[in-house]
Amino acid sequence: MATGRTHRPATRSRGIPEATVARLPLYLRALTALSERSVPTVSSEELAAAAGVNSAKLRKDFSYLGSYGTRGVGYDVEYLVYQISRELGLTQDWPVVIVGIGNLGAALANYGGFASRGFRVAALIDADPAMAGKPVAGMPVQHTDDLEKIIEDNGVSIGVIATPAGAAQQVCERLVAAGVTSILNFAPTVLSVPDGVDVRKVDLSIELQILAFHEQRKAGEDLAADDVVPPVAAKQPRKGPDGDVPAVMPA
Amino acid sequence: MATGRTHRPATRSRGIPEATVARLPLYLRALTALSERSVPTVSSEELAAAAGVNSAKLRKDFSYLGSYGTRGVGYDVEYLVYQISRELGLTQDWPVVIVGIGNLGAALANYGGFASRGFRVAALIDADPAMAGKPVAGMPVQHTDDLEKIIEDNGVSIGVIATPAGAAQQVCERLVAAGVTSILNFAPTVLSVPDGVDVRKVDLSIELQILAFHEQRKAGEDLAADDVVPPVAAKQPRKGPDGDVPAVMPA
DNA sequence: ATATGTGAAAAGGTTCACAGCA
DNA sequence: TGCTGTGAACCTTTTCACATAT
Repeated sequence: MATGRTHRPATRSRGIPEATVARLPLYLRALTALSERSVPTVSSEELAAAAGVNSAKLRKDFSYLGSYGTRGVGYDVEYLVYQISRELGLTQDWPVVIVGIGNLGAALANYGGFASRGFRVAALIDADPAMAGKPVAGMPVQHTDDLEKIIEDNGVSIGVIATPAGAAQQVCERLVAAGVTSILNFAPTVLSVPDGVDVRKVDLSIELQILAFHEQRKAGEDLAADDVVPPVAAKQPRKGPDGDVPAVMPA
Repeated sequence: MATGRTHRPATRSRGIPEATVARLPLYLRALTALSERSVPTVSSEELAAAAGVNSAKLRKDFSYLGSYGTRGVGYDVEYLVYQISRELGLTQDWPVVIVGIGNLGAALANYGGFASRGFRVAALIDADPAMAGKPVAGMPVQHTDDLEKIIEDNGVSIGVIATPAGAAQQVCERLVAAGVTSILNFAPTVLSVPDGVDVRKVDLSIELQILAFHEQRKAGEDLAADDVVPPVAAKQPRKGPDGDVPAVMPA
């Protein structure tokens, strides 16, 4: 298979830092809103506020794209929308398949933001024969048997996995074998893929757990904030459990 | 309202780096799988592979929690499960409300991973009166009018927003006013919240756009990989559009 | 006068490589 | 001997502050 030869660190692309790439969609959304309100120009300060970042970061981000602003004035909204869209590859059409049409898959299929910005749902695929032919979001669900044909016929390079965790790796492998090189994974599993395939994951329970961590800290702070405990003692006592321990001990 | 006084950089908590916190759920999932297979101990190498990270990173992450391993042996699975659970605050029960019971909200309500790990769906809330009383995931949907009462009665501190973008900010404000201090936002909007409230967002279209960026790069590479263009010339020409430009120009 | 664009400093995160302990 | 735990080196990202352009 003709995978691109040149191996590059994948965390960095054409000089645009990954952290910047991850924020471009945010800027684009804010700019699109301004564009719809026919706002002609915007300052880094205003746009940053709308995107929820600080202005220095935004300016630095834009500096990687080029000098698209005007000193003393700001940025031309329409022009920036175009430049960011082009940079993100949204001036072309990306056919996408969604595999796994359960509750979540159906929700994704119905999600409007999909179609609007360069993405087109080319097919909905499910392993359940009872689903085949049923319309979801105005589209007939197709059976997994035809996955390879669907990918090839539609030139799909982006796949969305919304199956149960147990099926995800197998679906992933079939997608990749059929030519998909970018995967958005909603299943709570680590997918392993060959080099050259990008995977991004969206994981509800991970997000909740991160929130719980901070939530717990807030609660603990209220109780222990002004205690006599000095910062250093606040560190977890090493090797010794500081409360009841469940069952097993290290050794 | 009694918000914790001490303002800390929020990006760092009790000495555990944010990047580490974000990976703990991953380790926990891998460990839980091992635990279910009754594997007693695991090396950093094995566990790292299961979690999809490298072993040095994993060891460094664990070093922030304490010295929970045994040199020459590895980590005790059950013990680590407990320690990480405790660190993440999963040894306690977190009641959660989901606001916006459309396709996505229903999918979230039905998501099993919710209940399993410390989280409990306390209520489903929707603004549509026609939804009120309807059972979703074995639970009656309640009306937005009762939002404040539901939050208070159940001691909810974590809210999930799955409404349309237009409603999200308003829902957010009501949640926060009622006492919620952590929000998981699925609506494609930037939420503004007071200090002390954590927001995490899950945004399908942002993830897709990031994938499209890399996908575009892959395609471009195949065409231009061995071109005469030196790396420096591959940078975007500044100030000058390098192709057709849509309509407007900066100035 | 005003707001961009960017070097330089600071902070945060990852990887290396090996000392230290079982 | 084998694997953890961790300083030190390295890389990425953020922030600062100001020169530069309109």
